[in-house]
This record gives sequence, C-alpha cells and structure tokens, in this order.
Amino acid sequence: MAASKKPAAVRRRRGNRRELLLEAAARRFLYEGYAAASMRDIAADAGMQAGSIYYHFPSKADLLAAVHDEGMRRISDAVLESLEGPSDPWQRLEAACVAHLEFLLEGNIVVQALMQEMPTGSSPIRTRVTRLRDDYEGIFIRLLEDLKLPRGVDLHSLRLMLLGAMNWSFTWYRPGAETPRRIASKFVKYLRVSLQEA
Amino acid sequence: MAASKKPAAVRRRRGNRRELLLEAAARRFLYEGYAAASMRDIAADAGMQAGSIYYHFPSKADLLAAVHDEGMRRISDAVLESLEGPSDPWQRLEAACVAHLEFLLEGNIVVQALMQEMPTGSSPIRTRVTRLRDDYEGIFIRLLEDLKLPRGVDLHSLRLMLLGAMNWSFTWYRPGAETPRRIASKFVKYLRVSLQEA
DNA sequence: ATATATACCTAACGACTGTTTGGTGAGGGA
DNA sequence: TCCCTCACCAAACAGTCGTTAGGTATATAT
Repeated sequence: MAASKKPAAVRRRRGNRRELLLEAAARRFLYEGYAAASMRDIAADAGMQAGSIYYHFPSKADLLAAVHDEGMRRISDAVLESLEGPSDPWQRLEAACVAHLEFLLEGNIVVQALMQEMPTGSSPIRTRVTRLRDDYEGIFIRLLEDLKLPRGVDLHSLRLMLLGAMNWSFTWYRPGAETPRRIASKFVKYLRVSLQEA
Repeated sequence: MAASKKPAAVRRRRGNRRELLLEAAARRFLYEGYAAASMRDIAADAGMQAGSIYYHFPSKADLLAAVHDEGMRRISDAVLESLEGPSDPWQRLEAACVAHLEFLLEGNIVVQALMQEMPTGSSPIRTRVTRLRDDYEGIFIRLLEDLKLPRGVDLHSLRLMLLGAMNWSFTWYRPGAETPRRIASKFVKYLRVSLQEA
C-alpha cells in the first residue's frame, strides 16, 4: 500500500532488468571503484531496491564477476570479428589493436569497468578473472607468431609491451583528441620497422 | 588506568611515527585499495589507535595525498639520480626507464601504492595528483627530445606508449622471473631501431 | 618544581555497509 | 477462476566506517 503509483507495463519479459543492473553496476564500479560503490546506489540506478539485487546475484562479489565475464565476452567478440577481414599479418595485428582500443576507450561501459578493478588479493574470483584475461591475450600471442619475426625477439615481452601501452591509455585518454584508431595505429607503427629489421 | 602496561622508551623523537603511518597506509592502499582500507587497520599496522592518525593527518583523503606526494618524490629523485652518469641520449633514456621500473616493481611500497589508486572523480586531490604526475613525466619528454628523432615522430604518443607499457607491467610482474632492468631494456630496444631509421 | 607542548589513548557519534527475511502484486497456465 | 512462480519491495540486522571529543603520560623548557 505504500507505493500507490503503478508505472506498470514497463517491465515485461522475465529477467530483463538483470542486464540493466549489470550496466549500472559497471558504471558505479568504473567511476567509484568496487569497494566504494554501494549496492543501494547500484540498485537505485537500475530503478530498484538494494535487496532486489539479490534476486539476480547472490552477492556483491558475484556481481563484479558477472560484469567481468560480460565485458570480456564483448571485447573478445569484437576483436575476433575484426580479424575476419584482413589477411596480411601486420594488418591483422593492427586491426585487432584498433578493435581493442576502440572498445576499451569508447565502447560499452561494461568493458571499461574491466580496467578499474584489479583485485590484488588471492580471492577465487581473482583466479578466474586472471584466467579469462590470459585467454583473451592469447589472441594477441597468435597474431604476433604469425608475423614471423626474426628469432631473438621475445614475443612474450612484446605482447606485454603492446597491450600494456594500450591498456594504460585508459588512464590518459580523453575523447575529442586523438581517436583510438589513430593511437593504436601509431603504437603498431612504432614497433613495426624495428622488429622487421632487427 | 585502563592500560597499565607501559612499553615506554620505544617512541622517542617527535613525529617519528608519522613515517611509519605513511608506510602502513601505503601498504593497505596498495593491497586493498583506498576505499577498502580502514583507518583502524592502518593504525593497527603502525601500532596505534585509529583516532591517533588524526593527530598527523586531518583526514583519510589527506593521508592518501601524503602517500602520493611522498611516492612521487622518491621515484623522481631516483630517476633524476640515474641520469647523472650517462651522456649518450639513448643510454640516458634507458637508465631512466630502468630506474623507473626498478622503483616501481621492487622499490618502496609507497611508490608502488601510486599505481593502485587512480581517483576517477574530479576531487581536488585528483587535480593535484595529476599535476604531480605530469611534472614527473616531463622528465621523459625531455629525454625523448634529446634523442633528436626524425620529425614525423610524435613524441607525445611515444612517451605515453613507453610509460604505459612500463606502468602496466605493475599488473603482471612477478619477482623471480625477468628483472625490472631487463624488462626496461627490452622495451627501449624494441623502439630504438624503428625510430632512428623511420 | 612547575608549566607546556607533544603524541598519543579511550570511547563514542551518526551514518552507512552488505545481506536477510517476509511479504506482495502481476502475469501466465490449468 | 484458481494457483503458482517470477520479480520485486520494505524493513530490519549486525557490523563497520571515518571522524571527534576529552583525557593522559611523557619529555622538554623554564
């Protein structure tokens, strides 16, 4: 009897608010950090009460895990799709880097939330998050192998350098300046001549 | 009358626990994040009560700011000192990168704490933190200028790429594998040939 | 010996935390 | 029409949070 207003007709199919909740959580995790984001604020953003979250997710940690899974799935799909066009190895690498950066810097908020929270403890969730990340970065290892670089080049370090430079751009990128596409192209270019001739 | 035990003779000069407090705060901020680290835990690590922190710092935010200032001061000093030896521009760049990475990955915990907290809001503390960081990165801009690279090379992007790759190593570095020195050398080497001949 | 400043401790404040419990209206199947 | 499940709400729980107020032992200065 408390809430006499019935907005109604807004919610229809079952479970459609779950995605909304995921998006709201991602936004809060991104802008405030996991610990500082409160379940009440997340719920309010999704238009519900704090307790209602627990119908969809068993705990706050599981909510973070779900955001992580979804973000990884989206960026993996985007990068794999970008590889369907080009066949030249260097073009393929550049395409993957462009897709990576575009999704990271301008893409969905769920993907961006991946960068903010790096659980430093040794929680079980961290273990799974690390494994997901390793799987994703395996894509880039394969792209680097296809380059047929001279031996002596450490592909392991090279992947860490390239992905590190791109991921860190998340901390300084501001929309309106250089586009993610141009940033990615430059990073690849700066490596290309060196490695081909070394 | 509550605490009848007098450890005594442990504390001597004035203000000597402040540094201990700073170190304890840095450790907690690093491993748990700013929001999750409690003043009570920090105080306990430093061997005091939560309320006693406020004798040294007016608030938790100021404590974080103090950690940031101190960390920046230490890594700046280390990098500037590393530049006193070599005179060849490329050697100077490599020396600076080695110093940067060694301090970041194996150095004092106060410096490492810098990497964990990237306040995303627009708080006044963030403004100052950003300025300190820009000052520090100015060192690298000057090192890159001294390389006399062919025009067409964007020094701005190049600095972001190099520092990004190094800073991100904080997320994957594990002691016992490759040393910070070797990692830094590789990153510089991967850029060197490319840019000199481009 | 007295005064004073330093560097704490103890205890409490109100606000906020993640989570649980019990209830409830709407929608679909029988 | 009845019933049942889905998707929520409202309220409370026990605990923790940053912060403050007031008190106190120690060391130094006078």
